[in-house]
Amino acid sequence: MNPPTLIAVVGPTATGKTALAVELAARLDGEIVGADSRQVYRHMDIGTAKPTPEDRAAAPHHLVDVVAPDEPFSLGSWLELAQQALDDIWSRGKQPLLVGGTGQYVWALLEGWRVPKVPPQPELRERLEARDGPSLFEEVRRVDPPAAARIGPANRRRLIRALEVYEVTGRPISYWQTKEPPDFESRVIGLRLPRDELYRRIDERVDAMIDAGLVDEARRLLAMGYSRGLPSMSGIGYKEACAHLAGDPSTGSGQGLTLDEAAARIKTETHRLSRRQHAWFKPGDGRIRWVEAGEGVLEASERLAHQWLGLPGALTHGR
RNA sequence: GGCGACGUGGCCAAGUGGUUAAGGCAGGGGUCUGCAAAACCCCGAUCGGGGGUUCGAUUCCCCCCGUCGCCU
Repeated sequence: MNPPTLIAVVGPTATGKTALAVELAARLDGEIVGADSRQVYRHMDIGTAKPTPEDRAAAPHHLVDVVAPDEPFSLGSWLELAQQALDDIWSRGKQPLLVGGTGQYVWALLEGWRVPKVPPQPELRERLEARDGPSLFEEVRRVDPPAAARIGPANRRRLIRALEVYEVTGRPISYWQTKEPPDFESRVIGLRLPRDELYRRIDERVDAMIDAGLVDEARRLLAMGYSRGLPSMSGIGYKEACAHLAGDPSTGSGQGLTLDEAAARIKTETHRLSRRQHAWFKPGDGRIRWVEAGEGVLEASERLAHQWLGLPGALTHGR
C-alpha cells in the first residue's frame, strides 16, 4: 500500500481556509487537523476565528481547544498532538486535512523537523532573561557559533532557547536541529488573494468580530483569571481588547484604547500577520498548489484532492 | 481685505547655517526547529514653489501658492 497522503490547506488569515476545509472534509470523508497556534486555546473563539460549533459538527476537528489559556503550548507540543491525531485518523480509515495559517507548524510537520526534545524550563529561562543581551549572545557564540550567526545578537528569545537546549542536553541546539522526512506524503493547497482584497476582508472580519463580542470575550477571559501577560493573551485582538478594557472604569484605571482605536489596531496588526504568513507560504513555493480564494475554490480544491488521492471523478483534466 | 501661525517621505512628527535630515505609524521585504497571531532583521524623504543673503541653506530675508486660526 502506498504511503498515506495528507492534504493541507494553508494561506494567510481571512482567506477562507476553515470553510473550505469543512466542505472538503464532508466530500472526502475527512477530518480536520488544525495547524493554528491560537485556536488551540479554549475560550478564545471569536478572536481566533475558531471553527464554529456548526463547522465542528460538520467535520471532526483535532488540535482545536486542546489547552487552557494559561497552559504552556508550543511547536513541540503541537507536533506530538498532530502526529497522534494523524495516526488516529488514518487508523480509522479517514482522510486527514491539515488546515491552518501557522507556517511554522505546517512545515515542521510536513518537512519532519526534529525539534529538540527540551520543554521550556521556566526557572532557567527566568535566570537567563535577567541577563543582558550581549552576554547571552557571547555565550551562544561560544557554545554554538552557527546558532549565534543565525539568531543574531538582538533576538533574546531565541538566544535563550539556544542556551536552554545547550544547558539541558549538553549539546548545542544546532546539533539537534535536523529534519527527517515523515512517513506520509503530503499535498498542499494554498489559498491566495490580491493584497488589497485580502486587507479588505481582514478589515471586514475584524469589524464582525467586534460586533460578535470580541471585547466581551476578552473581559470574560480576564474575569476567569487569565491575565494580560499570558502568551495566549498576546494574540491579535485580545491584546487590543485588553488595552481597551484597561481604560474601562468598570475594569480598572489607566489609559485604554477607545473601541475605534482598538479596532484600527487589530486591523493593521492582522495585515502585518498576513504579511508574515506570506513569508511562510510563498507564491514561488513549488510545493504549494495555489488556488484563488473566493468563487470556485471548493470545486478547484476538490478536483485537486481527487487527483492527488487517486479518486475517481477528476482524472480527465490534466494536472 | 487685514493680522498671525503653519507647510519636512502615505500619515503623525523631531531637527540644525555646513558630516550620510531623528523617531513613530502605515506600507514593502526577510529570518524562523518547544512563547511563532511570538521574537528579530532590512527598506523610503533633499525639507510647498520661486527668488535672494551666504563660502554654504531645510534651517535667515523677500515674493508666490496652500492650509489653519483670528479679525474687518
